[in-house]
Amino acid sequence: MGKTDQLEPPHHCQLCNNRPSSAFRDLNAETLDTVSQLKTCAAFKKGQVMLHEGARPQGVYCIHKGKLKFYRLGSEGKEQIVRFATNGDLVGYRSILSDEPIGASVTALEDTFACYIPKSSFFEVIDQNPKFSLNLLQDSCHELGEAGKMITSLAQKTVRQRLAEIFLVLRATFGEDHEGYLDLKLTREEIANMVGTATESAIRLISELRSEGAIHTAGRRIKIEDPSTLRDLAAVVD
Amino acid sequence: MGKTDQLEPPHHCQLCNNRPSSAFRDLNAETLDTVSQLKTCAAFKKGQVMLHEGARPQGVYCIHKGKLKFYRLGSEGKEQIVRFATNGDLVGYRSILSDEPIGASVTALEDTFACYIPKSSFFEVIDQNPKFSLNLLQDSCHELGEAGKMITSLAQKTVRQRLAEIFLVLRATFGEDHEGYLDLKLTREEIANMVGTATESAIRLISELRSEGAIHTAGRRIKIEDPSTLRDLAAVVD
DNA sequence: AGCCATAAATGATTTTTATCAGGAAGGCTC
DNA sequence: GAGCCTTCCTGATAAAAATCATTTATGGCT
Repeated sequence: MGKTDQLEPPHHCQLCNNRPSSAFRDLNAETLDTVSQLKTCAAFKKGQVMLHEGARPQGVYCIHKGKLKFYRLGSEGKEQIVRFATNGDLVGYRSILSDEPIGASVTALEDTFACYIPKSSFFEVIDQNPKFSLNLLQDSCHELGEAGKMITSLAQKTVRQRLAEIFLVLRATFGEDHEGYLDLKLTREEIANMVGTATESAIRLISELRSEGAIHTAGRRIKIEDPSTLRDLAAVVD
Repeated sequence: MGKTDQLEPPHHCQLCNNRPSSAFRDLNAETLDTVSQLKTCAAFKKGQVMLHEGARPQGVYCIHKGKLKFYRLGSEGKEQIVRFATNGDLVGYRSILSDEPIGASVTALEDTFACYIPKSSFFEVIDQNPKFSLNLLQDSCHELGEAGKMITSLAQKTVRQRLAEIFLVLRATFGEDHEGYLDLKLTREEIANMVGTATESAIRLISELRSEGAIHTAGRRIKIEDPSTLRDLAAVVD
Protein backbone atom coordinates (compact mmCIF):
# COMPACT_ATOMS: atom_id res chain seq x y z
CA MET A 1 0.00 0.00 0.00
CA GLY A 2 1.15 3.50 -0.64
CA LYS A 3 4.14 2.60 -2.70
CA THR A 4 3.13 1.58 -6.20
CA ASP A 5 5.17 -0.31 -8.75
CA GLN A 6 7.87 1.29 -10.76
CA LEU A 7 6.34 3.68 -13.23
CA GLU A 8 9.47 5.57 -14.12
CA PRO A 9 12.67 4.13 -15.53
CA PRO A 10 15.09 3.96 -12.62
CA HIS A 11 18.02 6.19 -13.35
CA HIS A 12 21.34 6.72 -11.68
CA CYS A 13 21.64 9.23 -8.83
CA GLN A 14 24.75 10.61 -10.44
CA LEU A 15 22.60 11.92 -13.27
CA CYS A 16 19.78 13.26 -11.10
CA ASN A 17 19.06 16.92 -11.61
CA ASN A 18 17.98 17.31 -8.03
CA ARG A 19 21.22 16.15 -6.52
CA PRO A 20 22.89 19.56 -6.18
CA SER A 21 20.05 20.81 -4.01
CA SER A 22 19.46 17.61 -2.08
CA ALA A 23 21.11 16.17 1.01
CA PHE A 24 23.10 13.97 -1.39
CA ARG A 25 24.85 17.05 -2.76
CA ASP A 26 28.29 16.13 -1.44
CA LEU A 27 28.25 12.38 -1.79
CA ASN A 28 31.27 10.85 -3.44
CA ALA A 29 30.85 8.80 -6.60
CA GLU A 30 31.36 5.52 -4.81
CA THR A 31 28.67 6.07 -2.17
CA LEU A 32 26.37 7.48 -4.78
CA ASP A 33 26.77 4.25 -6.66
CA THR A 34 25.80 2.22 -3.62
CA VAL A 35 22.67 4.29 -3.12
CA SER A 36 21.77 4.05 -6.77
CA GLN A 37 21.93 0.28 -6.68
CA LEU A 38 19.92 -0.10 -3.52
CA LYS A 39 17.16 2.37 -4.24
CA THR A 40 13.85 1.52 -5.85
CA CYS A 41 11.37 3.76 -7.57
CA ALA A 42 7.98 4.65 -6.22
CA ALA A 43 5.09 6.65 -7.65
CA PHE A 44 2.28 8.32 -5.76
CA LYS A 45 -0.88 9.62 -7.33
CA LYS A 46 -2.36 12.88 -6.24
CA GLY A 47 -4.00 12.42 -2.87
CA GLN A 48 -2.13 9.23 -2.11
CA VAL A 49 -0.54 8.87 1.33
CA MET A 50 3.22 8.32 1.34
CA LEU A 51 3.68 7.99 5.08
CA HIS A 52 1.24 7.70 7.93
CA GLU A 53 1.50 9.60 11.19
CA GLY A 54 2.52 7.23 13.97
CA ALA A 55 4.06 4.65 11.66
CA ARG A 56 7.63 3.39 11.69
CA PRO A 57 9.08 3.97 8.25
CA GLN A 58 11.50 1.37 6.94
CA GLY A 59 13.28 3.75 4.62
CA VAL A 60 13.44 7.27 3.28
CA TYR A 61 12.06 8.78 0.11
CA CYS A 62 13.98 11.20 -2.04
CA ILE A 63 11.47 13.21 -4.05
CA HIS A 64 12.30 13.10 -7.72
CA LYS A 65 9.37 15.12 -8.97
CA GLY A 66 6.24 16.22 -7.18
CA LYS A 67 4.81 18.08 -4.24
CA LEU A 68 3.72 16.77 -0.88
CA LYS A 69 2.21 18.08 2.31
CA PHE A 70 3.21 17.08 5.84
CA TYR A 71 0.36 17.25 8.32
CA ARG A 72 -0.62 16.20 11.80
CA LEU A 73 -4.11 15.34 12.87
CA GLY A 74 -5.31 17.45 15.79
CA SER A 75 -7.64 16.21 18.50
CA GLU A 76 -10.73 17.06 16.44
CA GLY A 77 -9.35 15.18 13.44
CA LYS A 78 -8.46 18.43 11.71
CA GLU A 79 -5.35 18.45 9.55
CA GLN A 80 -2.58 20.82 10.47
CA ILE A 81 -0.15 21.25 7.62
CA VAL A 82 3.31 21.73 9.09
CA ARG A 83 5.42 21.85 5.96
CA PHE A 84 5.87 20.77 2.35
CA ALA A 85 8.33 18.73 0.34
CA THR A 86 9.24 18.93 -3.32
CA ASN A 87 11.98 17.95 -5.76
CA GLY A 88 15.19 16.94 -4.04
CA ASP A 89 13.73 16.80 -0.55
CA LEU A 90 14.29 13.81 1.67
CA VAL A 91 11.19 12.50 3.42
CA GLY A 92 11.02 10.25 6.44
CA TYR A 93 14.53 10.62 7.74
CA ARG A 94 13.53 12.51 10.88
CA SER A 95 11.66 9.56 12.28
CA ILE A 96 14.38 7.08 11.40
CA LEU A 97 17.12 9.16 12.94
CA SER A 98 15.39 10.10 16.17
CA ASP A 99 14.00 6.58 16.35
CA GLU A 100 10.49 7.84 16.98
CA PRO A 101 7.23 7.15 15.18
CA ILE A 102 6.49 9.46 12.28
CA GLY A 103 5.24 12.79 13.55
CA ALA A 104 3.33 13.86 10.46
CA SER A 105 1.52 12.12 7.63
CA VAL A 106 2.77 12.86 4.14
CA THR A 107 0.42 13.01 1.18
CA ALA A 108 1.01 13.84 -2.47
CA LEU A 109 -0.51 17.13 -3.61
CA GLU A 110 0.07 16.10 -7.21
CA ASP A 111 1.38 12.98 -8.96
CA THR A 112 4.79 12.35 -7.47
CA PHE A 113 7.81 10.21 -8.28
CA ALA A 114 10.27 9.32 -5.59
CA CYS A 115 13.24 7.07 -4.95
CA TYR A 116 12.98 4.78 -1.97
CA ILE A 117 16.10 4.06 0.04
CA PRO A 118 15.80 1.32 2.66
CA LYS A 119 16.75 2.17 6.22
CA SER A 120 19.81 -0.05 6.17
CA SER A 121 21.21 1.54 3.04
CA PHE A 122 20.49 4.96 4.47
CA PHE A 123 22.54 4.21 7.57
CA GLU A 124 25.25 2.75 5.41
CA VAL A 125 25.56 6.05 3.59
CA ILE A 126 25.70 7.89 6.89
CA ASP A 127 28.52 5.68 8.08
CA GLN A 128 30.49 5.85 4.88
CA ASN A 129 30.09 9.53 4.31
CA PRO A 130 30.26 11.87 7.32
CA LYS A 131 29.57 14.82 5.06
CA PHE A 132 26.15 13.38 4.41
CA SER A 133 25.01 13.44 8.02
CA LEU A 134 26.44 16.93 8.29
CA ASN A 135 24.28 18.01 5.37
CA LEU A 136 21.25 16.42 6.97
CA LEU A 137 22.14 18.18 10.19
CA GLN A 138 22.38 21.47 8.34
CA ASP A 139 19.02 20.90 6.70
CA SER A 140 17.27 19.95 9.90
CA CYS A 141 18.76 22.94 11.72
CA HIS A 142 17.36 25.13 8.98
CA GLU A 143 13.98 23.45 9.35
CA LEU A 144 14.09 24.12 13.07
CA GLY A 145 14.50 27.79 12.34
CA GLU A 146 11.51 27.72 10.00
CA ALA A 147 9.45 25.92 12.62
CA GLY A 148 10.30 28.64 15.13
CA LYS A 149 9.06 31.28 12.71
CA MET A 150 5.86 29.36 12.18
CA ILE A 151 5.31 29.03 15.92
CA THR A 152 5.73 32.76 16.47
CA SER A 153 3.45 33.52 13.59
CA LEU A 154 0.71 31.22 14.84
CA ALA A 155 1.00 32.49 18.38
CA GLN A 156 1.08 36.20 17.69
CA LYS A 157 -0.40 37.08 14.34
CA THR A 158 -4.03 37.37 13.35
CA VAL A 159 -5.49 34.94 10.83
CA ARG A 160 -5.44 37.73 8.27
CA GLN A 161 -1.73 38.33 8.80
CA ARG A 162 -0.92 34.65 8.67
CA LEU A 163 -2.86 34.27 5.45
CA ALA A 164 -0.94 37.08 3.79
CA GLU A 165 2.28 35.51 5.03
CA ILE A 166 1.41 32.07 3.72
CA PHE A 167 0.99 33.32 0.16
CA LEU A 168 4.46 34.80 0.28
CA VAL A 169 5.88 31.61 1.74
CA LEU A 170 4.19 29.50 -0.95
CA ARG A 171 5.61 31.70 -3.66
CA ALA A 172 9.09 31.43 -2.18
CA THR A 173 8.78 27.65 -1.88
CA PHE A 174 7.04 26.67 -5.10
CA GLY A 175 7.44 29.67 -7.38
CA GLU A 176 5.08 30.84 -10.09
CA ASP A 177 3.99 29.38 -13.40
CA HIS A 178 4.31 31.22 -16.71
CA GLU A 179 1.16 33.22 -15.99
CA GLY A 180 2.32 34.32 -12.57
CA TYR A 181 0.10 31.97 -10.61
CA LEU A 182 1.47 30.05 -7.63
CA ASP A 183 2.78 26.76 -8.92
CA LEU A 184 0.69 24.76 -6.50
CA LYS A 185 -3.00 24.11 -6.26
CA LEU A 186 -4.57 23.91 -2.84
CA THR A 187 -8.16 23.77 -1.71
CA ARG A 188 -9.42 26.52 0.57
CA GLU A 189 -9.56 23.91 3.29
CA GLU A 190 -5.88 23.12 2.86
CA ILE A 191 -5.03 26.79 3.03
CA ALA A 192 -7.05 27.01 6.24
CA ASN A 193 -5.16 23.98 7.55
CA MET A 194 -1.86 25.73 6.97
CA VAL A 195 -2.92 29.01 8.49
CA GLY A 196 -4.62 27.30 11.40
CA THR A 197 -8.15 28.58 11.06
CA ALA A 198 -11.65 27.49 10.05
CA THR A 199 -12.22 26.94 6.34
CA GLU A 200 -14.96 29.60 6.28
CA SER A 201 -12.66 32.15 7.84
CA ALA A 202 -9.96 31.42 5.30
CA ILE A 203 -12.47 31.79 2.45
CA ARG A 204 -13.72 35.11 3.79
CA LEU A 205 -10.24 36.53 4.22
CA ILE A 206 -9.10 35.32 0.81
CA SER A 207 -12.06 37.18 -0.67
CA GLU A 208 -11.03 40.27 1.25
CA LEU A 209 -7.46 40.11 -0.01
CA ARG A 210 -8.82 39.64 -3.51
CA SER A 211 -11.16 42.62 -3.35
CA GLU A 212 -8.29 44.69 -1.95
CA GLY A 213 -6.26 43.78 -5.02
CA ALA A 214 -3.47 42.00 -3.15
CA ILE A 215 -4.13 38.71 -4.87
CA HIS A 216 -6.09 37.36 -7.80
CA THR A 217 -7.82 34.02 -7.82
CA ALA A 218 -9.16 31.76 -10.54
CA GLY A 219 -10.62 28.71 -8.89
CA ARG A 220 -7.78 27.12 -7.00
CA ARG A 221 -5.15 29.06 -8.86
CA ILE A 222 -3.85 32.05 -6.95
CA LYS A 223 -1.75 34.90 -8.25
CA ILE A 224 0.06 37.38 -6.06
CA GLU A 225 -0.72 40.82 -7.49
CA ASP A 226 0.81 43.02 -4.87
CA PRO A 227 3.59 41.43 -2.81
CA SER A 228 4.42 44.59 -0.89
CA THR A 229 0.85 44.93 0.39
CA LEU A 230 1.04 41.33 1.52
CA ARG A 231 4.37 41.95 3.20
CA ASP A 232 3.01 45.00 5.03
CA LEU A 233 -0.07 43.08 6.03
CA ALA A 234 1.88 40.10 7.25
CA ALA A 235 4.24 42.35 9.20
CA VAL A 236 7.15 40.22 8.08
CA VAL A 237 10.07 40.84 10.40
CA ASP A 238 12.86 38.92 8.75
CA MET B 1 28.93 41.38 27.07
CA GLY B 2 26.75 38.47 27.90
CA LYS B 3 29.52 36.14 28.82
CA THR B 4 30.97 36.94 32.23
CA ASP B 5 34.27 35.86 33.65
CA GLN B 6 34.89 32.44 35.05
CA LEU B 7 32.99 32.05 38.28
CA GLU B 8 33.16 28.30 38.51
CA PRO B 9 36.27 26.17 38.63
CA PRO B 10 36.64 24.71 35.15
CA HIS B 11 36.44 20.97 35.36
CA HIS B 12 37.08 18.22 32.89
CA CYS B 13 34.28 17.13 30.56
CA GLN B 14 35.09 13.53 31.34
CA LEU B 15 33.88 14.10 34.87
CA CYS B 16 30.79 16.09 33.95
CA ASN B 17 27.56 14.62 35.29
CA ASN B 18 25.62 15.92 32.34
CA ARG B 19 27.65 14.12 29.74
CA PRO B 20 25.54 10.95 29.49
CA SER B 21 22.48 12.99 28.55
CA SER B 22 24.26 15.53 26.36
CA ALA B 23 25.26 15.49 22.72
CA PHE B 24 28.77 14.62 23.96
CA ARG B 25 27.48 11.29 25.23
CA ASP B 26 29.45 9.17 22.80
CA LEU B 27 32.64 11.16 22.48
CA ASN B 28 35.86 9.22 22.85
CA ALA B 29 38.33 10.14 25.57
CA GLU B 30 40.70 11.82 23.16
CA THR B 31 38.16 14.18 21.60
CA LEU B 32 36.71 14.86 25.02
CA ASP B 33 40.15 15.95 26.08
CA THR B 34 40.41 18.38 23.19
CA VAL B 35 37.06 19.91 24.06
CA SER B 36 37.98 20.16 27.69
CA GLN B 37 41.11 22.08 26.91
CA LEU B 38 39.49 24.50 24.52
CA LYS B 39 36.36 25.31 26.47
CA THR B 40 35.99 28.23 28.84
CA CYS B 41 33.50 28.78 31.61
CA ALA B 42 30.73 31.33 31.54
CA ALA B 43 28.16 32.39 34.10
CA PHE B 44 24.86 34.12 33.49
CA LYS B 45 22.76 35.77 36.14
CA LYS B 46 19.01 35.40 36.14
CA GLY B 47 17.59 37.60 33.41
CA GLN B 48 20.90 37.89 31.58
CA VAL B 49 20.88 37.36 27.83
CA MET B 50 23.12 34.57 26.55
CA LEU B 51 22.46 35.01 22.85
CA HIS B 52 20.65 37.66 20.89
CA GLU B 53 18.21 36.95 18.07
CA GLY B 54 19.78 37.89 14.75
CA ALA B 55 23.37 37.61 16.01
CA ARG B 56 26.09 35.35 14.65
CA PRO B 57 27.36 33.25 17.53
CA GLN B 58 31.05 32.43 17.57
CA GLY B 59 30.66 29.29 19.59
CA VAL B 60 28.24 27.03 21.41
CA TYR B 61 27.33 26.80 25.08
CA CYS B 62 26.92 23.56 26.91
CA ILE B 63 24.69 24.19 29.90
CA HIS B 64 26.30 22.94 33.07
CA LYS B 65 23.62 24.04 35.49
CA GLY B 66 20.69 26.34 34.98
CA LYS B 67 17.56 27.03 32.98
CA LEU B 68 17.09 29.20 29.93
CA LYS B 69 14.29 30.28 27.65
CA PHE B 70 14.50 30.59 23.86
CA TYR B 71 12.23 33.26 22.45
CA ARG B 72 11.57 35.23 19.31
CA LEU B 73 10.28 38.77 19.24
CA GLY B 74 7.06 39.13 17.22
CA SER B 75 6.17 42.17 15.19
CA GLU B 76 4.62 43.91 18.21
CA GLY B 77 7.74 43.28 20.28
CA LYS B 78 6.03 40.49 22.17
CA GLU B 79 8.16 37.54 23.25
CA GLN B 80 7.25 34.14 21.93
CA ILE B 81 8.92 31.41 23.95
CA VAL B 82 9.72 28.57 21.59
CA ARG B 83 11.60 26.22 23.90
CA PHE B 84 13.81 25.82 26.94
CA ALA B 85 17.27 24.55 27.71
CA THR B 86 18.68 23.06 30.88
CA ASN B 87 21.55 20.92 32.17
CA GLY B 88 23.39 19.12 29.40
CA ASP B 89 21.72 20.99 26.55
CA LEU B 90 23.77 22.52 23.78
CA VAL B 91 22.84 26.09 22.88
CA GLY B 92 23.68 27.97 19.72
CA TYR B 93 24.63 25.08 17.49
CA ARG B 94 21.66 25.43 15.19
CA SER B 95 22.75 28.80 13.92
CA ILE B 96 26.36 27.74 13.49
CA LEU B 97 25.47 24.63 11.57
CA SER B 98 22.87 26.08 9.24
CA ASP B 99 25.05 29.18 8.88
CA GLU B 100 22.14 31.48 9.60
CA PRO B 101 21.72 34.24 12.17
CA ILE B 102 20.36 33.10 15.50
CA GLY B 103 16.63 32.54 15.27
CA ALA B 104 15.79 33.02 18.93
CA SER B 105 17.23 34.97 21.84
CA VAL B 106 18.31 32.95 24.85
CA THR B 107 17.97 34.31 28.38
CA ALA B 108 18.71 32.75 31.74
CA LEU B 109 15.61 32.03 33.85
CA GLU B 110 17.85 31.49 36.85
CA ASP B 111 21.58 31.80 37.55
CA THR B 112 23.26 29.58 35.00
CA PHE B 113 26.71 28.11 34.47
CA ALA B 114 27.80 27.02 31.04
CA CYS B 115 30.87 25.89 29.14
CA TYR B 116 31.70 27.86 26.04
CA ILE B 117 33.17 26.01 23.08
CA PRO B 118 34.46 28.19 20.24
CA LYS B 119 33.12 27.54 16.77
CA SER B 120 36.44 26.22 15.47
CA SER B 121 36.73 23.65 18.25
CA PHE B 122 33.14 22.65 17.75
CA PHE B 123 33.77 21.90 14.09
CA GLU B 124 36.93 20.08 15.01
CA VAL B 125 34.91 17.75 17.20
CA ILE B 126 32.46 17.20 14.39
CA ASP B 127 35.24 16.27 12.01
CA GLN B 128 37.03 14.00 14.43
CA ASN B 129 33.99 12.26 15.73
CA PRO B 130 31.21 11.36 13.27
CA LYS B 131 29.17 9.92 16.11
CA PHE B 132 28.91 13.42 17.52
CA SER B 133 27.20 14.94 14.50
CA LEU B 134 24.94 11.92 14.40
CA ASN B 135 23.93 12.62 17.98
CA LEU B 136 23.29 16.25 17.14
CA LEU B 137 21.27 15.12 14.17
CA GLN B 138 19.26 12.82 16.37
CA ASP B 139 18.62 15.62 18.85
CA SER B 140 17.59 18.14 16.24
CA CYS B 141 15.27 15.61 14.60
CA HIS B 142 13.65 15.09 17.96
CA GLU B 143 13.31 18.86 18.37
CA LEU B 144 11.66 19.04 14.97
CA GLY B 145 9.07 16.60 16.16
CA GLU B 146 8.42 18.70 19.25
CA ALA B 147 8.12 21.84 17.12
CA GLY B 148 5.51 20.09 14.98
CA LYS B 149 3.50 19.27 18.07
CA MET B 150 3.70 22.86 19.23
CA ILE B 151 2.57 24.13 15.83
CA THR B 152 -0.47 21.86 15.83
CA SER B 153 -1.31 22.83 19.36
CA LEU B 154 -1.10 26.56 18.64
CA ALA B 155 -3.09 26.22 15.46
CA GLN B 156 -5.89 24.03 16.71
CA LYS B 157 -6.30 24.21 20.45
CA THR B 158 -7.96 26.88 22.53
CA VAL B 159 -5.91 28.95 24.93
CA ARG B 160 -7.37 26.97 27.79
CA GLN B 161 -6.27 23.69 26.24
CA ARG B 162 -2.80 24.98 25.50
CA LEU B 163 -2.42 26.24 29.04
CA ALA B 164 -3.31 22.87 30.49
CA GLU B 165 -0.87 21.28 28.08
CA ILE B 166 1.96 23.63 28.98
CA PHE B 167 1.83 22.69 32.65
CA LEU B 168 2.23 19.05 31.72
CA VAL B 169 5.08 19.87 29.37
CA LEU B 170 6.84 21.92 32.03
CA ARG B 171 6.54 19.12 34.52
CA ALA B 172 7.96 16.66 32.02
CA THR B 173 10.85 18.99 31.20
CA PHE B 174 11.81 20.41 34.58
CA GLY B 175 10.24 18.05 37.09
CA GLU B 176 8.98 18.91 40.55
CA ASP B 177 10.67 20.02 43.75
CA HIS B 178 10.32 18.20 47.08
CA GLU B 179 6.96 19.85 47.70
CA GLY B 180 5.55 18.89 44.34
CA TYR B 181 5.81 22.33 42.77
CA LEU B 182 7.14 22.73 39.24
CA ASP B 183 10.88 23.21 39.49
CA LEU B 184 10.78 26.43 37.53
CA LYS B 185 9.47 29.86 38.32
CA LEU B 186 7.84 31.85 35.55
CA THR B 187 5.89 35.08 35.56
CA ARG B 188 2.33 35.02 34.28
CA GLU B 189 3.58 37.00 31.33
CA GLU B 190 6.12 34.32 30.48
CA ILE B 191 3.45 31.66 30.70
CA ALA B 192 1.31 33.76 28.35
CA ASN B 193 4.30 34.05 26.02
CA MET B 194 4.60 30.30 25.84
CA VAL B 195 0.93 29.65 25.32
CA GLY B 196 0.62 32.47 22.81
CA THR B 197 -2.01 34.62 24.44
CA ALA B 198 -2.46 37.92 26.27
CA THR B 199 -1.14 38.06 29.82
CA GLU B 200 -4.60 38.87 31.18
CA SER B 201 -6.10 35.85 29.44
CA ALA B 202 -3.41 33.60 30.88
CA ILE B 203 -4.04 34.98 34.36
CA ARG B 204 -7.77 34.45 34.07
CA LEU B 205 -7.42 30.89 32.84
CA ILE B 206 -4.84 30.01 35.48
CA SER B 207 -7.33 31.19 38.10
CA GLU B 208 -9.97 29.00 36.51
CA LEU B 209 -7.73 25.92 36.58
CA ARG B 210 -6.93 26.70 40.20
CA SER B 211 -10.55 27.03 41.25
CA GLU B 212 -11.30 23.81 39.43
CA GLY B 213 -8.65 22.08 41.51
CA ALA B 214 -6.44 21.07 38.61
CA ILE B 215 -3.50 23.12 39.86
CA HIS B 216 -2.46 24.96 42.97
CA THR B 217 -0.52 28.21 42.95
CA ALA B 218 1.55 30.06 45.52
CA GLY B 219 2.85 33.21 43.88
CA ARG B 220 4.95 32.03 40.99
CA ARG B 221 5.16 28.51 42.27
CA ILE B 222 2.76 26.15 40.59
CA LYS B 223 1.80 22.65 41.63
CA ILE B 224 -0.06 20.19 39.46
CA GLU B 225 -2.80 18.73 41.61
CA ASP B 226 -4.69 16.73 39.06
CA PRO B 227 -2.68 15.65 36.02
CA SER B 228 -5.48 13.59 34.51
CA THR B 229 -7.87 16.55 34.48
CA LEU B 230 -5.16 18.55 32.73
CA ARG B 231 -4.61 15.76 30.24
CA ASP B 232 -8.31 15.54 29.48
CA LEU B 233 -8.52 19.28 29.15
CA ALA B 234 -5.51 19.49 26.90
CA ALA B 235 -6.84 16.67 24.75
CA VAL B 236 -3.36 15.23 24.53
CA VAL B 237 -3.20 12.88 21.58
CA ASP B 238 0.24 11.35 21.90
C1' DA C 1 -21.03 17.32 -22.34
C1' DG C 2 -23.58 16.58 -18.47
C1' DC C 3 -23.98 14.85 -13.77
C1' DC C 4 -22.80 14.55 -9.19
C1' DA C 5 -20.10 15.16 -5.33
C1' DT C 6 -17.34 18.32 -3.36
C1' DA C 7 -15.76 22.80 -2.54
C1' DA C 8 -16.58 27.73 -2.24
C1' DA C 9 -19.13 31.49 -0.87
C1' DT C 10 -22.07 34.20 2.12
C1' DG C 11 -25.09 35.44 6.09
C1' DA C 12 -26.36 35.18 10.97
C1' DT C 13 -24.98 34.18 15.43
C1' DT C 14 -22.19 32.64 19.31
C1' DT C 15 -17.97 31.99 21.46
C1' DT C 16 -13.46 33.06 22.34
C1' DT C 17 -9.91 36.12 23.02
C1' DA C 18 -7.82 40.79 23.11
C1' DT C 19 -7.79 45.26 24.81
C1' DC C 20 -8.35 48.92 28.04
C1' DA C 21 -8.64 50.48 32.69
C1' DG C 22 -8.20 50.40 37.65
C1' DG C 23 -6.88 48.49 41.93
C1' DA C 24 -4.43 44.99 45.06
C1' DA C 25 -0.65 42.39 46.13
C1' DG C 26 3.95 40.88 45.87
C1' DG C 27 8.84 41.17 45.71
C1' DC C 28 13.02 43.83 45.52
C1' DT C 29 16.06 47.68 46.93
C1' DC C 30 17.88 50.91 49.97
C1' DG D 1 10.88 47.37 57.03
C1' DA D 2 9.28 51.30 54.28
C1' DG D 3 8.61 52.51 49.87
C1' DC D 4 8.32 51.72 45.14
C1' DC D 5 7.95 49.41 41.07
C1' DT D 6 6.48 45.45 38.85
C1' DT D 7 3.33 41.89 38.53
C1' DC D 8 -1.12 40.08 39.37
C1' DC D 9 -5.88 40.25 39.30
C1' DT D 10 -10.67 41.70 38.01
C1' DG D 11 -14.27 43.96 35.35
C1' DA D 12 -16.11 46.01 31.18
C1' DT D 13 -15.98 46.30 26.39
C1' DA D 14 -14.50 45.50 21.74
C1' DA D 15 -12.65 42.73 18.27
C1' DA D 16 -11.60 38.47 16.14
C1' DA D 17 -12.69 34.10 14.88
C1' DA D 18 -15.60 29.83 15.15
C1' DT D 19 -19.76 27.71 14.24
C1' DC D 20 -24.04 26.73 11.97
C1' DA D 21 -26.97 26.95 8.05
C1' DT D 22 -27.75 27.55 3.05
C1' DT D 23 -26.88 28.69 -1.46
C1' DT D 24 -23.97 28.74 -5.40
C1' DA D 25 -20.17 27.23 -8.09
C1' DT D 26 -16.63 23.96 -9.59
C1' DG D 27 -14.05 20.32 -11.03
C1' DG D 28 -13.63 15.49 -11.65
C1' DC D 29 -15.63 11.56 -13.95
C1' DT D 30 -18.14 8.55 -17.13
